[in-house]
Amino acid sequence: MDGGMSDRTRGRATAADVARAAGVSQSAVSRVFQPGASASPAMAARVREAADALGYRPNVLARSLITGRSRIVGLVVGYLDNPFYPDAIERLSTALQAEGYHLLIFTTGRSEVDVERVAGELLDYRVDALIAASVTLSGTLTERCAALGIPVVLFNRGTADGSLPSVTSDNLAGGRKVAEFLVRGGHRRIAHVSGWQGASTGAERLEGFAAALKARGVPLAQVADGMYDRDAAAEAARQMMTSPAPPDAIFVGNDHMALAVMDALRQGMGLSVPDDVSIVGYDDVPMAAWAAYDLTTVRQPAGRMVEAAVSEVLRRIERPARPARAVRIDGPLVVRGSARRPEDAR
Amino acid sequence: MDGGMSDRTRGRATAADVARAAGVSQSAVSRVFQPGASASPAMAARVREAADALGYRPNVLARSLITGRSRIVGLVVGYLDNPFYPDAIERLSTALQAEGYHLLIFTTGRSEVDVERVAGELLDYRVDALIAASVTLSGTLTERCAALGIPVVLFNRGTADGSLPSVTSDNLAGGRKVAEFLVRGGHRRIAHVSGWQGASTGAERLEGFAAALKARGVPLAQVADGMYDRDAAAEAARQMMTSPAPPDAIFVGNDHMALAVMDALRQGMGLSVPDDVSIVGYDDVPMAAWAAYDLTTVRQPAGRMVEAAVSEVLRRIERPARPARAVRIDGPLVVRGSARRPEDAR
DNA sequence: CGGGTGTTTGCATACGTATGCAAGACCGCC
DNA sequence: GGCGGTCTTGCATACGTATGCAAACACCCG
Repeated sequence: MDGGMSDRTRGRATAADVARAAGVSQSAVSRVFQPGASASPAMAARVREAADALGYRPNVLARSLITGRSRIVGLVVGYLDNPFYPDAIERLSTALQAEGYHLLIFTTGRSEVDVERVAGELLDYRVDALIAASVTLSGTLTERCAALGIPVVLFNRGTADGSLPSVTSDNLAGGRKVAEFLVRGGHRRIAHVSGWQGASTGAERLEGFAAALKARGVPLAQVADGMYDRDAAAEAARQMMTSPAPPDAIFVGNDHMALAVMDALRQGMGLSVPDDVSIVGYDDVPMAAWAAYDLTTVRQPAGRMVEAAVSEVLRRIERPARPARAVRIDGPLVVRGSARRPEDAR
Repeated sequence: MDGGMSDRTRGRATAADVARAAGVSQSAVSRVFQPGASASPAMAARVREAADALGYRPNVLARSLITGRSRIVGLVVGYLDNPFYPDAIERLSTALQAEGYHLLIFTTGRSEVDVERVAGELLDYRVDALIAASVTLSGTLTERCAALGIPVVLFNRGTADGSLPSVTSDNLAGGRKVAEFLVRGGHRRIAHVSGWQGASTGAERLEGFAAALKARGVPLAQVADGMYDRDAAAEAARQMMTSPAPPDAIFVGNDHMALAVMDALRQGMGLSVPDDVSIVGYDDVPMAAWAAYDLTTVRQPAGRMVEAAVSEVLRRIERPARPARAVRIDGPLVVRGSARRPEDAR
């Protein structure tokens, strides 16, 4: 019942315990586990031996108290229904682990109250940095953290004024690629079910798409905001296809919505994709490659985006004052079967 | 450039700062922010005012040093390709946040080295508890943590010996439900592409399924281990359908694989579901309801599973010695269009 | 052998909070 | 007014680590 140790500390050896066992001072133990510090090989060996015997590992929390760094990165995330995120989060976590950091998750709804609460909690844990991967996240939170000196990196989301560092795919170029592909494929009544226009991704994809169509002299026949929501996107597509002049191609603002659109058109309206209408998405989530959909889409290279985000995070932890920059990573158009292809693309 | 404050502590008021501003002692400040402690209304008011003015919030890390509790729950997770997990993680995080805890993510591959590393990191952060949601996670890690007094709760995964608390759906009952449904639907050549047999979920679903078939006097025609992998499952189903006596129904060990099987059979082999073969899955992930699949499946009630897991975690943080118990949550068979229905089920 | 240089090590203190203890304040009651 | 009791509050210390400083030490060269 009562072994002399508190319930909470049971089994955890401290640096002092190791020091006693090895016959050195606590500082010596600390220095052995501190990469940059000076310690003679002889002492280091004795300390390590004692540490192994006792199962000692430095307490990260105590360390963070003195160093001022928690080695924790906050990940603020909204709804995970878009399958692009699970993959990205897994990669982010793995990449950060390799650098000795870990992700602490903060989920937030759409309300301002939530944002305030999350902001407070982030500060409570003294996160070293913050990755915002939620499109629904209000700018208030990121601004507050930035003001308090916590480095913020936006993932798959940009700012209008470029005041915060961000990592996105090149949404403008992506939109252009889709436009050019559809025009070259002979489509002339082209519509767009856009991503949420309150998010930079949605706005930029539309902007690039519309600009390239204009340059080619093809009108953008119809546009509707799909709000990154499956139901909203499906409904928008249905309305487009029942309009007097239905489109022969629809560019949908992300794959998550595009799959819903395909379902609605094929199962709900009996239309054929791509014979009746071509569909193109954005993201290249795993499901886009599945046989049931075989969706033509613009790839967001999750691996390279994560790489860029992690390196930006680490850099800003080192020197928080460095100027913000927006990293845009180019991704290819992945041609599959959901859209009619240009002649020259075989 | 040099405001007199260190880079790391900039902007963060401490309890001592608040105490000075309010003209009280640091202990008083601490007590005001400690629920159980005694403080006069008058002092509490003065302290809160000063705290608000300075933007003070208690440092969770420093607090954890003295209380021995970090209010961090480790989440060990393998591959997130199964879409059941993102939803569950989001719910877990939200539910824990409501209780003042947060999830720290640890990703692990399949190697033993990884497991050792992760075990160490978990201890480094002094997590209050550990939720293991990865099927691929070796038992070594959970045992080590349990031995060190860190409460472990298995999520969607059980132990053979019941030594650790776990929350799963009732996989035995689920398997039985599928068997009865298929038999009542008139199927007679019934096959199973199972979940990974190294995992309790995979083994139990098979066990319940096989037992119920036997009780009904229907043989289990073919079984293959799908390893919870899309490609392996698709290949197994293809082989079954090209065998001399192809099945008229396949129960697939989870939805993730079932969708792959449907793709392989329909797109790859030109078969019709459910006319040529009925398909039933397990989990009821969001995609199962999508029109392109319309998959009949057993629902794992993520909401109630998360609820149970969180309450079990909290309970075991309070009293780590309480006996382990396996919570099994029953979920309904969700009848959709991917399997022929019994007459009496309209 | 002395002095200078560079390394190793211990001592002391700091990080920000919680809490046992005892002193003080306050109250009610005989 | 005195006494016992409850509340409130400050003092001191503890949690586990990192690090500046100075003492101790080793080593090299003249």
